[in-house]
Formats: sequence, C-alpha cells, structure tokens
Amino acid sequence: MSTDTRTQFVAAATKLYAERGFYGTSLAAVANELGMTKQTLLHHFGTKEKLYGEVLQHVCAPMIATVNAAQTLEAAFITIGELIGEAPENTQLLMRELLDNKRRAEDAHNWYLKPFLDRLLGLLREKPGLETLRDAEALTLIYQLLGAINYFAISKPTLSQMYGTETYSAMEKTYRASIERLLSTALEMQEEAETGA
Amino acid sequence: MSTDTRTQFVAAATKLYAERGFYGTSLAAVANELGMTKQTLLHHFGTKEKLYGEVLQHVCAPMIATVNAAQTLEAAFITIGELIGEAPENTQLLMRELLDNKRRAEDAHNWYLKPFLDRLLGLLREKPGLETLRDAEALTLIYQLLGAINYFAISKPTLSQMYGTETYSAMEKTYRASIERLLSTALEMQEEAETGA
DNA sequence: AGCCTCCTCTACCGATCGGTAGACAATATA
DNA sequence: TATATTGTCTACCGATCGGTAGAGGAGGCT
Repeated sequence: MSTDTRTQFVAAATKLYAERGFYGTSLAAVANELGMTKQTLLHHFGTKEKLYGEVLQHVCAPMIATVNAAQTLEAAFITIGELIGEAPENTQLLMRELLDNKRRAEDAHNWYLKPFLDRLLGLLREKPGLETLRDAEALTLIYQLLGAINYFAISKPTLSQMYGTETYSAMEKTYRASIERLLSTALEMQEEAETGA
Repeated sequence: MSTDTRTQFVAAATKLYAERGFYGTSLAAVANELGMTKQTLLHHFGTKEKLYGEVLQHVCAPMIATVNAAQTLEAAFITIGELIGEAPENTQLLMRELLDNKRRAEDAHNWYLKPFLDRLLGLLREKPGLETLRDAEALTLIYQLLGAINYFAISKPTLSQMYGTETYSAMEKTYRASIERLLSTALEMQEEAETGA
C-alpha cells in the first residue's frame, strides 16, 4: 500500500501546484522533490490530472471539516483565517483552481468546496432575522468576506515588495480584527435591509 | 511599424493568458488566434516574457487612468467595478499575476499596479479624519474592498455551475450596491476607530 | 523453494514547447 | 533602377512535456 509515499507525493504536489500552477508544474519536478522519478509518481497516481484531483481533495478536506465544526458564522470565519495562516499555499492553490475551472467545468473538481459554501450559508441563516435570506443575497455576503480574506492571503509577496515587509506584517496584525468588524457590520447591515424591506 | 498587428497580438494574448495562464498559453496558440505563425509573433515581441509584459501594461493602463480620473474613493471603486464588468478577463489575468509574481519578484511586472494602489491610498486619505492614516491600516481597508470585488469577479463560472446562472445574475445585481454599502460602512468604522483612539 | 504483489527503476515514445536561421515578397527611399 | 526596411513565411533546433513498456529487486505467503 505504502500510504506514506502517496501522502508524501501529495504534499510535494500541493506545494508545487500552488507555487507554479497546474501547467507550470511537471511530474518530474514533483517526483524530484522526493528524489524519485516521474515514472514512480505515475505508477501511484496514473495521470497528472488524477494527482491533481487528490491534491484538491487533500486541500479542501480540512476546510470543510473546520466549518462543519464551527458553531457560528463568526467562529467559522475565524478558523478559516487561522487555516489560511497555517497553510497559505492551500489558499493559493484554490485560487488557481477558481481561475482555471472554467475550462474544467464538466469535471468533478468544482464541487469539492460546495459543502464548504453550503455550510457557511447554513450558518448565516441561523442568524436571527436572516432565516429566509435567499441564495443570491447570502452568497453575496459570504463571497465578500471570503474574497477579502483570500485576496489578502495571496497578496503577501506583492505587498511585501511594494510597501516593505514591516508594513505587511503590520497589516497582518490588523487584518483579523478588521475582518471581524467587517463581518459583524455586514451582518447588521443585512439584517436592517431585511427588516426594513 | 504596423502598430495594428502588434495590438491585435496583444489583445489575443491577453485573452489567452487570462484564460489559461502564462504556462498554459503557447506562442503558437496566440498566433493561431490571428491565423498567423508563432515566428511572426516572435518577430514582433522577441520572447514570450516580453509579450507578457506588454499584455500586463495594456491591462493595467486603463485601471490606473480610471482611478486617477476619479475624484473620490467611492467614485474610484464604482468605476473599478465597471471596468471589471466590461473586461473580466483582465481581472483574471491580474489575479494570476498576483499568484505568480512570487517567482518573478525581481522583475518589473509587480510595479505596474503600484500607481493604482497609491492613488487609492491618496483618495482614502482625503477623507476627513483619515489624513494621517498609516499605510498598513489604509492598505488593509483597500485590500478588503479590492478582494471582495475581484474574488467575486473571477468566481463567475464556479458560482454559476454550483448555484445556477439565475442565482449568479441575481448576485451581480445586488453586488454593486452591496460593495457600496461595504465601502461606506468601512469608512465609518475606520473613522470611529481613529477618533476613538 | 516457488509465487505473488508492491514498488522503483531505465529506456523510450510522439507531441509540443520556446526560440533561431534564413528565404522571400512588399514597400519605401534614393 | 538599386538598396534598405519591414513583415511573414518554411524549416529546423534542443529541451521538455505527459505517458507507456517492461525489467528487476524486496518482502510476504503457501
């Protein structure tokens, strides 16, 4: 079975796919990370696409588990932020997938994160006054927050170079508090709009 | 000179780089879009990297011009939203650049959008009470908004597939109003935090 | 012993990659 | 007419791509 070798390959592939993207990462490069040949890699995974599929699942699983365990929307977003901080390369990989999956529309990849989004929608609807929020409004709200978090996460190299690493780490410190304020305010606004309408 | 052929090439390259990324786009594919050979393309641009550089400049220029023309931060974000709506592939391309430029850190590419960000910072500091806002706080605020807008823009295919095109177009309708609310609320919050501290 | 499954390897395939060299036609300049 | 510049082309280069075929070692099972 050698689950060990497989998981090592998946970890190395995650790193490289995140850094260079699917097309920028060769099988030989992934195998080289472990000092092995690409043929060994192919023996375990069959094709490059299948390897990518496993990587995607491996990246999505902890995120889905995290939001499923969260009791409130606020808690969910806090743990999401922590996950991103621990493994920024996962965020990078998912962002690339978001950009690419127009072309792989028919594949199953797209759906890996649907439970994640559905859980966030569910948590949002548990808020008093928002039980009957429609998909469009709820998704809009959640996407604003996800966008703010994820975009910041992938901008580290750019921001560090433009404004210096000191400025960037200062941003990191204020960002979490800022996101929490954004979340609570967005919820209040949404609530008002609902009851007002 | 034949500026015409060059601009045609740049337009075709923009489209393909946005869709497939730098590594997923071959010179032959770009040339094929105009029914020409890759050698003709190379004759005009020298290397693939140089073509990419011109594409990047061509994408950044209208965004910088737009925010420079804007009188207020709100107006700037509204026109940014319109630009993204008109040419979503440009957003896609810039997002890819954001993911990739960790590797091209030393190149000049990264700096194409710095005037854009600096202008937004300047507009933010024109707000009463925010004149002395530090870079970190100001950038955090702006990045949340840019993140929310851009992330939504590149999620169209995914969201359309997951929740249907009707839900997505409903989101599009509410998104702009939602962003404006987010912006005004963020400004209020920031103002309070400043004066309170 | 013999067999079998798992794993890693060398060697190779056709296709495609970015890039080079140089022929040829068209236009402009003199 | 002769020359120079520009633009497009065919033909080719070495490198690398994803993937295939098959040899052979290591260890467990009967």
